[in-house]
Amino acid sequence: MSSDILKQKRLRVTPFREKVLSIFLQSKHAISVNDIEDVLGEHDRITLYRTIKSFTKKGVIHEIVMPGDIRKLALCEPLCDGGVGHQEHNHVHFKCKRCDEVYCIPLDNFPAIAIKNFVIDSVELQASGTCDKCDKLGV
Amino acid sequence: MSSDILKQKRLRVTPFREKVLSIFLQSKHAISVNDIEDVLGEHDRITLYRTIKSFTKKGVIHEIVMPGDIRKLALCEPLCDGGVGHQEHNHVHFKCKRCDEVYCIPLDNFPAIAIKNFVIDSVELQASGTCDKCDKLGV
DNA sequence: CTGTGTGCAAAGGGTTTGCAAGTAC
DNA sequence: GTACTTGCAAACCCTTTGCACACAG
Repeated sequence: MSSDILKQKRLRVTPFREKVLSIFLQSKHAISVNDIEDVLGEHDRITLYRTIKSFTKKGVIHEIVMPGDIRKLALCEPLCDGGVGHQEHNHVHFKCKRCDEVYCIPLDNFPAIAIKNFVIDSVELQASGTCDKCDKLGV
Repeated sequence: MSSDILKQKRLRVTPFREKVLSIFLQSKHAISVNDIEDVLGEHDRITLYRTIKSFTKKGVIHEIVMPGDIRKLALCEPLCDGGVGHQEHNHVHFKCKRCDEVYCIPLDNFPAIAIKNFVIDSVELQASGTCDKCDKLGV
């Protein structure tokens, strides 16, 4: 239930926020601002930007950036407490080169990295290749 | 020598390009468009954007994007042949949380990743933490 | 000489800010 | 009732496009 999530993250429950959150809940992959706008139909863009910012700050969603001007948004894990760079939840951001979709994929054996002279707090993995769907289609 | 690099990458050698390239050669870490502009002093921004685009296309430099509107540029390996997402050279992009600098760090034991139902072509690693300099300063 | 790079002016597009009215709690 | 959210207008800033001139090869 979208209103429960908002309450849990200490965000006021409004019709607009519930609508935006439900779009995230229904999506199997990361989505762009444009994707959201398409689903919303008639709406105020400024409010949408502010909603996204609130969601990001409170850890409802996280931002995914990839080379090639790719900027997507995806739900966080329920326990996430927000903040920039907080999406280091031991999951991989996978971008399919064929359909251009971005998926958040949990990874059990998250690799441990060590670099000389650098103290590492968190690691993020970005992969690209072909997703199941496109691979089967043989596009 | 910057003109040699340009020739090798099949780019025409012009004073502006040599100047921009020398800025990259002198930097120990990834730099932003703004960083370049500060060093350049009086210049035409449009030409700079086009120069960056040419450099990126020909594999002289690569783009690094990270959450939080971080967009930096850094030199490629000499053998790089360019293209979007071509920066997967088994190196890590490390961002220091204190000084906000981004470093490209080669990694010998680049972790191998496998995901069920996804064919992985390339993997990019982004890490954040504290760099040597900031750690020693104890900031 | 020919194709590429440069510099200026102008436009484009996504995102942010300010403020008044509306709404959640 | 109070603080937060919304919606509109306008501004902002980075980046791109078009075109004429200059220059590298």
